[in-house]
Amino acid sequence: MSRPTLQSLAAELSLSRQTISNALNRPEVVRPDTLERVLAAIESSGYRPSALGKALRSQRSHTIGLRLRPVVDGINGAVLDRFLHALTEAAQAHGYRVTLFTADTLEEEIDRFEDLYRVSSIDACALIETFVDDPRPELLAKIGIPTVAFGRPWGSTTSTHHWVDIDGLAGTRAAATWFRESGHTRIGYLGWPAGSGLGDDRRAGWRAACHDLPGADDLDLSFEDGMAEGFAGAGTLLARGATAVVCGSDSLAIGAMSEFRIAFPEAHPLPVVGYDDTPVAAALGLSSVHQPVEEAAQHCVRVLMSLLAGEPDAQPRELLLTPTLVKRAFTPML
Amino acid sequence: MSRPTLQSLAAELSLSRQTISNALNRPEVVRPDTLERVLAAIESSGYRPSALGKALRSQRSHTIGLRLRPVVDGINGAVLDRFLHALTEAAQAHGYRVTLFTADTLEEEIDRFEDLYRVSSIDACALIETFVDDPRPELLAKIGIPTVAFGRPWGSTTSTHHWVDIDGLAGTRAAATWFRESGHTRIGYLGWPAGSGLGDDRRAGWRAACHDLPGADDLDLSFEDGMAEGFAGAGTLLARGATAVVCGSDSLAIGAMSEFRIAFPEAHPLPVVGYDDTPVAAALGLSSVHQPVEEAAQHCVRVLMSLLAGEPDAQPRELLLTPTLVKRAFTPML
DNA sequence: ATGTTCGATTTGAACGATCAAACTATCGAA
DNA sequence: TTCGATAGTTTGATCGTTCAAATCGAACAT
Repeated sequence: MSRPTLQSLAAELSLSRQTISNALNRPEVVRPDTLERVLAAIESSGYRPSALGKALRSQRSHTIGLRLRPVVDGINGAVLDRFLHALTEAAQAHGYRVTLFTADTLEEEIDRFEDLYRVSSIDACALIETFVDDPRPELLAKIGIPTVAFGRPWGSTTSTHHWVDIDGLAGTRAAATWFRESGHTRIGYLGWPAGSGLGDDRRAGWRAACHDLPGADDLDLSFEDGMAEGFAGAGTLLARGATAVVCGSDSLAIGAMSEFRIAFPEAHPLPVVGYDDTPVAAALGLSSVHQPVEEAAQHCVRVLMSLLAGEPDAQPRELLLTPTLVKRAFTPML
Repeated sequence: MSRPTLQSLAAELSLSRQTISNALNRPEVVRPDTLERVLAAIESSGYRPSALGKALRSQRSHTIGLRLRPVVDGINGAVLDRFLHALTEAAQAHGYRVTLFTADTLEEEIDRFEDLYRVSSIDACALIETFVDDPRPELLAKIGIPTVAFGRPWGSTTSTHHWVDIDGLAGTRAAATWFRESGHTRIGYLGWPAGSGLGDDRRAGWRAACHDLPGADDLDLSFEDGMAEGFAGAGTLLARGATAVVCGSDSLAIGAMSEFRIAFPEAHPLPVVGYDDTPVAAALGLSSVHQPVEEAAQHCVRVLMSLLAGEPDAQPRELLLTPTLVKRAFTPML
């Protein structure tokens, strides 16, 4: 009644463990008629080789660890949601699984990673939400855990770990350029306060496209993330004569949108662009910068696979993907 | 250089594996001075018992499997996000981990669960998003996998599996009752079309509180989920004289909110209640029904632990938790 | 007839842990 | 002195797999 094993199958067929094992892993060394007999028995018994046995023998748990962040924001959380899904899917395609854990602090996260690794529960780990001078990649490297980060090393870190990121600068630059090409000359920016890496990068994209426009500096505003903040910021921008606005997040953009729609009721699409292309943005008809998160996740898995195969240079250490601008017709609703 | 094992530690101390093992698991059978010596060695070597070795021996992977749904909606997805986090945390407290997988179809989900279980990758599974006549609990029970569902068995199923759910009826009833007590007599309902279990339950709560009000039936509208739909629905309700509205989701409520705010600019809080208490609702100052998701997740883990301990009746087979109504002052923004 | 070679299969050992049983001193009682 | 009980420790077997080496039988060459 209990699940069949190599041993039990072997006994049933009057063969040895190894022959059964070979039938699955190296069929060419097994005599054809034996092979057929074995495969038939495997089929009918529903035998599946134990992942635990394999793991113990190979010292590979085929598992990638990931710290699940506490839920902060339902809007921007959607990107990490997509990443988690894509990572799971990509890992699955390589016979790997994603295991989650939670941690309250950074130290605890590292400890937990180390512990999971040391007890052979995970083979590798994925980092998300990297920040300025993030010490984690280096700490994990010191421990010796194969690691990949979704998010580049912001700040002055001179680390050499593997990472994938999405070129935020290119995204906001594309948005601002779109507005310029449409004839706008007063294009505002609404983003997070300086110092966040991610936010600075996005702001730099707008600046790259607009720095030569007269009075551009007056149209660069910083706010914490949130719809209310976007609403307020848009008000200021409109008062200063802005006719379009690029935002560092969809939250800000949604807020800005409701101000702009009053100022430019006829505009289609509305001269507001968000960032992340969240489902809410799509629902509201907000143009937004779409991040190729699935590609990023796939690359993360590729990197980890090559690290685990002992070929750290099989994949580029750094990969910067380009986002795309999704132009939407505003859905007149709010 | 490689990680220490019972064997290597034993050799180093001129003791046997078992004594090291006993020092950790049954310290009372080890002579005090030996114990001290062993613990010191464990400490200094940084030995951690291999989860793989333990798992193979005990035939327990200490892992709970969960299918990660494709991201559908950034707003309502937040509830499942919270659940995932809470489940991971609760499992962690019991020495268990949560492993994810993806599947495109229902059949694939079951197959994947079965496979993971058969290869000993998971000990148990958690189901989310149960639907009318959901066959999964029964199928998994037939396979013999310890299972708990977050979501009751909707429809005519007479299943006897373990589940936890949140009393949607109580939530919307509380919302509608709140309006009645505030003097409203024309309270509308905006929810999903009949047939979704979850949606029907929530609608029933409003009905329970309002069925005796004249003309209540005219104020009961069905829409697919979405902000635009909520906006449209609210328009109809206002035209029919509604002065307050209970919604089956925050998406609908956000849409409804922007209509109601024009009709009742002075109302504080705004006479709109959403469902799920998502971060967006909180940011907008939308009153909403808060689900005790963390408690639900904790109960899920408790159930699985008792199932794995062979005590299926240690926990109630069915648990219905009561949500709470969060009353918010509307943030005048949109 | 004897040794060589090769294909097919089996055996032993290992991965790292724990249960169960066996062993070895040490002590007290007969 | 001898036996039994007891505390402390060791050995063997097991969980399910795979690598490496050994074995077996048959075909072939000398």
